[in-house]
Amino acid sequence: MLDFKFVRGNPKIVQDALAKRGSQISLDSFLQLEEQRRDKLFVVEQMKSRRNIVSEEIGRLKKSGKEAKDMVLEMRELSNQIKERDEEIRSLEEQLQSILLDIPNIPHETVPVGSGESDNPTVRMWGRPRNFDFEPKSHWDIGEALDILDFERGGKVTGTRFSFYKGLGAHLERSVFNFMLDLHTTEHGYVEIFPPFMVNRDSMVGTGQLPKFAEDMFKIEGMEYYLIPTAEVPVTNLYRNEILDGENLPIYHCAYSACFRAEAGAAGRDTRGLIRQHQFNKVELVNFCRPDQSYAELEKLTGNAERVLQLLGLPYRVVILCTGDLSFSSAKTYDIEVWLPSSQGYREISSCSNFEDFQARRAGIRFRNQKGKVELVHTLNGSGLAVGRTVAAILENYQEADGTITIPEVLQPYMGTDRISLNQK
RNA sequence: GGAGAGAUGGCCGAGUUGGUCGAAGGCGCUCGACUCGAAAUCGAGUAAACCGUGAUGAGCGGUUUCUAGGGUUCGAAUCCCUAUCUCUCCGCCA
Repeated sequence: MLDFKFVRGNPKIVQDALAKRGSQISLDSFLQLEEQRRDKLFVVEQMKSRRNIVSEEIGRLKKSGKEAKDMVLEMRELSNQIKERDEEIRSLEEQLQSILLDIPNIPHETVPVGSGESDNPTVRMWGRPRNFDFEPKSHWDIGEALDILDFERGGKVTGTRFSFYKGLGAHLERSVFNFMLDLHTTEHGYVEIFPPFMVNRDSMVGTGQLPKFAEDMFKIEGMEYYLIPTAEVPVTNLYRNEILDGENLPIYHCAYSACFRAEAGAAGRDTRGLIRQHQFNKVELVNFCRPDQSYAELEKLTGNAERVLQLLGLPYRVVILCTGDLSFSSAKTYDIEVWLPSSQGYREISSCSNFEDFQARRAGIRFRNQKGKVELVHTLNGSGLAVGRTVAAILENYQEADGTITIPEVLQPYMGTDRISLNQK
């Protein structure tokens, strides 16, 4: 959410910035409603001030045994008027709030202007795709051939976009996220969180999933609980409506969670394999910091996510999302894309964003600065990494001509083996 | 799921015959005194949001907030209703 006063004072800047994203938003009605609100608020506050004064006077009179009938009658009338006006103001505020909640964040000045994915510049590349002396198979073919992934039964037991991992496949999945958590907690200084996988509505609004993107979420029937689409939601909301001590910033949290996404707009895309499931595992990195730190922290956080791929020996590239591809809440985002041999292309495996104060304002996450003043924190997060996609990348990049999978060295202690082959326990 | 108790400021904790209560007291924190310095002691200060004024600063004036939302009343932390959460006992369960 953008700042009320900033939007009010700088409608032109806001509109121009949003146009770069491809959002045509008119602020006229917002500005009108806001002016009405302030006028009414001013009047009603004066009325309340009078009511307070007179009510006090009535109390004093009654105490000294005198009557105050006229005053009581006058105040009864005044109170009714106040009630009406409060109601009007409340309605105006609701309208303003709902407009503001639907306005995306303003892109940072370093974000390149562009209209979509094809305009995202590559920032850097790491590793070199391997040359196969055989035709590399897709991870779903590998997984089924080795009997470690079962998509068909996933469909039977639950439905499309659900799957089973089996044997060393299941073991590989948990090895991967344990490795990630260990790396981030021991080498990168993150404090691990194990969050609830369901959150209430306020939390979803706090990080920006609601109200705008309700159709992407799974909601529990009959309750205001939602399955989390990412650990970002519970972990960022950990400090919702709190004032943190500025001395403790930045706060670094990492969290494993299952993630649930309805994938409403993705019909027909990535229907095979682990790339786009309704339920997947992810290790998330979350950072709360002072405004002056956040862009340096974004670089650091992105580097922490990259480190996972480097240690796994998986080639990747980092792109910066242009204004047209930037997500709703983000001011600046780097995507990390891993090399997938079966599609001869790079595929998103992490998205690292600085939200500046956009989420903090929605969620009321603040800190006390050195002068003792309260300020909004900046929030950042990034995948560190998406586990299913990492497994897919390992299967594809480390497949051998004989159909087995070599386990990357850093995972061997977790796996207890250096290879996955058919019928291996 | 059944029965009961409770939710007050950064924390603990008064306040429940409605009135001057943003709220006693303690702790914590900040500043000052004492001290070579520290501890102890003493003194002062110590919530947030919004509106107006002002430079979107300081200050000043106002409004709101005692879990949240409604209600009663001239006036509610105090009375009523609802929700949420916490605790105790019983039941159930991993």
